[in-house]
Amino acid sequence: MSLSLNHLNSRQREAVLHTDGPLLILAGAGSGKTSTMACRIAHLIATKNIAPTDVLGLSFTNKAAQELKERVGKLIASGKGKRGATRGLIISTFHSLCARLLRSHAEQLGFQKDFSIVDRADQKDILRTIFKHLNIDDRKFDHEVILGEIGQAKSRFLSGDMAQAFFLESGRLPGPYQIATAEAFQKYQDQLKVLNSMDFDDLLYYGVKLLESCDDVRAHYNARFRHILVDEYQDTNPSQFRLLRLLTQRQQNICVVGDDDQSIYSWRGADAGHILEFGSHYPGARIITLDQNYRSTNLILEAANAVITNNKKRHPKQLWSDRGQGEPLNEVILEEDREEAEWVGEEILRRATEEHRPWKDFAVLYRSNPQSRIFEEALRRKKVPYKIVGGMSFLDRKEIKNVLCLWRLIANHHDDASLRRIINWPARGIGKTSFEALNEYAFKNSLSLFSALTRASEVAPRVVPVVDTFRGAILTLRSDLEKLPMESVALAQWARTSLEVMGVRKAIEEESDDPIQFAKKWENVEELLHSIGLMKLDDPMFSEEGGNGPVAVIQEYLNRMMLQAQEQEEDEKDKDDSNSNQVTLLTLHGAKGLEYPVVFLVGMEDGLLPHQRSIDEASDLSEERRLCYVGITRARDHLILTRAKNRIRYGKPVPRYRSRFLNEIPAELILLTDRSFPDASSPKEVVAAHEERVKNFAGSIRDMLLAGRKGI
DNA sequence: TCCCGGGCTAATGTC
DNA sequence: TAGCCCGGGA
Repeated sequence: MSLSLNHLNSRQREAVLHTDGPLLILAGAGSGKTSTMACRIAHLIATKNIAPTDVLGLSFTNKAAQELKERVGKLIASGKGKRGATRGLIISTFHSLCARLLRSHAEQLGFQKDFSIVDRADQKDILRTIFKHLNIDDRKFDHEVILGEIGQAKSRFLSGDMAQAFFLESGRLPGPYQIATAEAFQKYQDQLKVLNSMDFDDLLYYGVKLLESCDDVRAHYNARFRHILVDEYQDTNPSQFRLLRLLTQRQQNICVVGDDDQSIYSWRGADAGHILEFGSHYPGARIITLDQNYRSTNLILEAANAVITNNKKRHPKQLWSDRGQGEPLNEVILEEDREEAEWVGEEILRRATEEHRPWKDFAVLYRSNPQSRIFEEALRRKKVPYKIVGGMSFLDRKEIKNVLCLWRLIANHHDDASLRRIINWPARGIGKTSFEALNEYAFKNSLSLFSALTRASEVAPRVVPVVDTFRGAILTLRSDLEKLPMESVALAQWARTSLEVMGVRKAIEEESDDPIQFAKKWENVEELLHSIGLMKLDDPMFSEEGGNGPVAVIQEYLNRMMLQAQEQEEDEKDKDDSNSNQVTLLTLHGAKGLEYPVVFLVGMEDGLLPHQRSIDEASDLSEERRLCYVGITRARDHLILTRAKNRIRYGKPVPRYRSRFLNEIPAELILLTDRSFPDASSPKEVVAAHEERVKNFAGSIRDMLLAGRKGI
């Protein structure tokens, strides 16, 4: 059975059919990159009879990985008429892949296989402990900056003197930061090891280390992954590059797809050099350029092209489309941020009704996460179903985080970050003083907190009984878990019991102000319990050598939660479709690789896009511009750019100005509506509005005023 | 140890 | 505005 390639253009088809040897696809935004990749994978499996387990697809976000996997599933299902033909196909993020490799080989690196993955908040906890012991006043430092720096060093594979030199490099950071980071770095790494934990950068770092140091492991995966595809290659950092080199040692069937205009992760160490020098890294590589855009109308593309040409360092390319001119872009000015959200909500309702669009046609894109909040509120008020991608809002809730920490501690007793969160949740009378004493003792003796609990009699005799009870309960839950049969019901029941035993209900009651709030929080916890019951226990990865069945299931569950990867049930796709008929709210970074018929690009103001920090630091604005470009090119049919004249910050309105990137779009592409003067009868205001428009904009003033009066 | 209230600070992005 | 930390009092 072969797959139909009729819907592809000649270059795309070439990319699909070129299955042997290295291939670089330079794919402009919306050039059918995902369908080409999906088709390539489907072609390998359905036509060339490559086993799904031999193919590896890598991307940066869960959203993109999921999308690709879905597309492949659909192609194969339609071609072969049978479901499940993609079983064993791995399409994941770099981090998930590494977590998976490490889970089975952790011992080779001096970790236990039940290691925890720590998130940003946990990293900060650990850093705080270290600073305390180094007698560094940690309030003088932004932990975000220091952790960012440590992450950079790790993704560049630096350690020891090299890392020190990197931190102390002049100019990049203020002196005190350089010193603090240099001092903390090794201690931070050592501490993670004591805690049997890895941060996100470690997953890549140790993943590479594993493949470099263990010949048999490397040989195994080299033999297994006979075809590797990488999405958004322009965003790979040195660890990811190194990982790919290791995985393609034996064969060179690597296909990378990327676009230098969409490189938006240089702040976290991505190196566009990887895509530029692909030909020299993989001699004989074929290069195919895709520049026909299938997504957007030409007015949208013109706007995108106009913005991105302002970047100096790039491969010139003009996107074109045969989809016709389309409608002009809309720019809508609102008085305040709240009204911006309100208007967007109403506009979505209006278009959904008048244009008969499903909710999933709409996306609201913003530069930074906190912007999502008012849109969330506005949509909720209007009863428009929505989902927030990324934002971590669910996992960030205290009750959710703590419940996960409870399970993390059961899975890995040395996970201090987790223990710290739940030891006195609910209040057990283990206060600051006792805890600090234990903490001190643990750190001095290179012990985890959990190990230190057995020595409570030496440092905090008063709390010995409670500590013993706590420790006993955790140990009992662990051994109960180990004895569990491999059945979802048993696992779900165990999870529920664990909450009862640890008094989680009481803890949540204590911190709820009223029964309604409590009910909401408990509902979130129920959702966790539900999701744990959905784990597929027949997955071969749970029965592999280690054989600690139910424990492995919990670990994998925690893995997924920490890496934000949702389980995608293949057979539930249709059901899921109706489920996901929702308006999508997400950051520009999160939107990379996705498309929507109607896109609202909100907060188009200097200080938001481009972000204030990139303006202040006088760094070049090209990455912000690429971000804007990514945003514009997400839109298929309608692009609505909104901005507020004032934004409430810390309770006070702050005036805002039109984004400089909007000024780069030719005026004739934009239809302007000023909603900040609903009653434009006062001559003074009309003049003021008029003047602002003239200042911002060289286009036809009369047209704009008319548009402003009429509304859209 | 826990609770309360005042004061301080705050928000770039992802896994 | 809201969430967090700190200090004082019970």
